[in-house]
Amino acid sequence: MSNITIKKIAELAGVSSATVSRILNNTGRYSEETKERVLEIIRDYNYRTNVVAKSLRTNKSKTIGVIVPDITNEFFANIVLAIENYSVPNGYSIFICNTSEDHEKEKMFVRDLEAKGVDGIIYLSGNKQIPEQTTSKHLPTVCIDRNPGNKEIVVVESDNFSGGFIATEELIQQGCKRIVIIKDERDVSPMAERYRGYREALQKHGIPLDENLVVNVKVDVHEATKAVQHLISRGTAFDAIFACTDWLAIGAINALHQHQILIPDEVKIIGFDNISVAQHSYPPLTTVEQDKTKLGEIAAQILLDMIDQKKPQKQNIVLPVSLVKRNTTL
Amino acid sequence: MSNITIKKIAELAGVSSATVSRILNNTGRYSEETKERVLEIIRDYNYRTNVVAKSLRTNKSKTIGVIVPDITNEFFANIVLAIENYSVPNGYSIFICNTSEDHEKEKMFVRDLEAKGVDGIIYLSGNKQIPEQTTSKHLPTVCIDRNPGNKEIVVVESDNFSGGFIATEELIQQGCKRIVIIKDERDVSPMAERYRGYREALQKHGIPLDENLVVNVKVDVHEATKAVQHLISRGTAFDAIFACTDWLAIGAINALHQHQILIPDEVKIIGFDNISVAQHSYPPLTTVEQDKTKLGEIAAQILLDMIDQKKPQKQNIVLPVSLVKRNTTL
DNA sequence: ACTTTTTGGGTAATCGATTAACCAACAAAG
DNA sequence: CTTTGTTGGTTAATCGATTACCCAAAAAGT
Repeated sequence: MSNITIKKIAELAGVSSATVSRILNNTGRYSEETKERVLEIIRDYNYRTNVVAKSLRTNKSKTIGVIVPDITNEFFANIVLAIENYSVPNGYSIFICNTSEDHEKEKMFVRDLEAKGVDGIIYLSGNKQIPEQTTSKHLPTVCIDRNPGNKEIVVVESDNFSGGFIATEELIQQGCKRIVIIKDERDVSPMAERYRGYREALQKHGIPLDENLVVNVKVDVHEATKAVQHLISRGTAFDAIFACTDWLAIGAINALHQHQILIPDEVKIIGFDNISVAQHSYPPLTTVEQDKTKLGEIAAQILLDMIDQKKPQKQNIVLPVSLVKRNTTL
Repeated sequence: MSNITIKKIAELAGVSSATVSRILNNTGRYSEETKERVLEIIRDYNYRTNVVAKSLRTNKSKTIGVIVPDITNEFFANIVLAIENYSVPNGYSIFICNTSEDHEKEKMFVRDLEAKGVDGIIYLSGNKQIPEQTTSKHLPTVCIDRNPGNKEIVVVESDNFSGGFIATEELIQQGCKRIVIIKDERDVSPMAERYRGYREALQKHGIPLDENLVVNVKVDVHEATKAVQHLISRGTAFDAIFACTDWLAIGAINALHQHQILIPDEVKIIGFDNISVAQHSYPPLTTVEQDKTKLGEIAAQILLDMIDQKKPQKQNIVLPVSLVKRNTTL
């Protein structure tokens, strides 16, 4: 049951393995005649080229690594899917690396990927800074949704600032004056930008920033619930919540339900991401839509281009966001 | 910037590459002395073994492929995560293959994986029958949550029959008599078993099966919504819904909300899977919990054992399920 | 008719590891 | 003093491709 090698095919066709290789790769010269003969034998014997051997020789594995904080989060899963949908038709396979936001794991994965000979890496890192040990010096790398501040790395991200701005402005226009923002306690770039958008919108409409209304949490539904409960029990007045993540919004909604606070009558809510929970929560959540498919697709496209050295695509990409209105606002 | 090879390390240490290899793999004989020397040089030069070359020689890639219908579905994502969490510490990387339930894609992935030299495959296939072209003849394979009826393949699954049974019985015990079941129109094994559990529970309690109450849909939230709307507009009376998936349950809830039908007062609902939407829907969804982590973990464990030929683990695994009561029932 | 070019394809080195086969040196045993 | 074993290695083949270099035969040019 030993596998059919290129050498055996060559033998069967009465040519050298070099010729077979040339035919398979459309390189070098050969007659149409031998090509047909060889291809037929290849079909007959169901020959498949051994990608491992090919990789060793060519130093290209047609494989990329995707490093992701939490594949279980629909937002990331959507991006991974988009990356896959672009990469697979182009002949690439993808290694999935789930870091659970663990820096050590992340470093380990990078070394692993490097050792396994991937051609490039896409980061959806939870880290502010991409670790020095990153493969970036050796391998093409692109970051999604996280700006590591490293000039060398191409970044694809949503226009988080605008997202924060339009969400906040929408709430203001609906008459809200005391708008809570719930955001990641870590100072990662997307959150920082959304927060900036929030502040700018307040300022534009002459609403002073109230520090009591900005709550920092670990990004997790229950943390959001607790935070809002705390806000309520502390007696802090508010008439709207801008949650920097749909899941945080869901957590907030839970807390409001518990206190019988009516949404959107008493408190309006806007989330961020537009993942499917937003659509099916109660009430359905108004949220800022990120184009997850495009995020992944473009990142993959750029990476593959870098790998093929088509063009030194160095400029960063910022994708527009949009507000999708549902029932947690008017 | 050429990479450091084992040969260079050997040269630097004044030994042959064979010795270095033996030291790295803890095989054969060498003195403690040379070991120290070699290891130091390896550290100094930050040598990493070229896994591709190793794979070529040993015909083991320390890589497995996971074929999944939809990584975007939290249920599958949870399983993938569990597989990863077991595999990575054991030195394996995982290729993710998203089929979108497409049979052709599935076949293609199998060929791809085979060509890339994976050591084994885990299927979370949407297919009833695993395609003949599967790698199963050549590669260790295990199936999760889908029984392909192929005796050769190890299957890890939940006790779907019991799940269907306890869900239905719970509804009956809460006084429901006209229980709708919403299930996959395709006759895949987990659904068939849940349906069997449903029927058995009805029978046990002397409730006749009403064909009007069994609705088959494409597994999708909106399909469930439409189906329930249709049921209502058709005037079919019912006092409970057993949805074979949490997402289907969410869809059903949406339809009930639209018709101002009170949950659980007028209609009780139980879902299946216990993914996070179930926890955060309104009302929070009573559902049958599948142990997604264990599902993935055990599958990975069995696969790796098969790869290492530790034991010809041929028996199938059926994991228990449990009812988690929330607010769509009493 | 003789040179030059093109066509078709072979030879063998190479990628970076692993490993079977072999061997020198020294120790222990008889 | 020879035999046998053990220790600590070395050499070279091998895994399955790709590819630089070479070459014979045919075609084209002059």
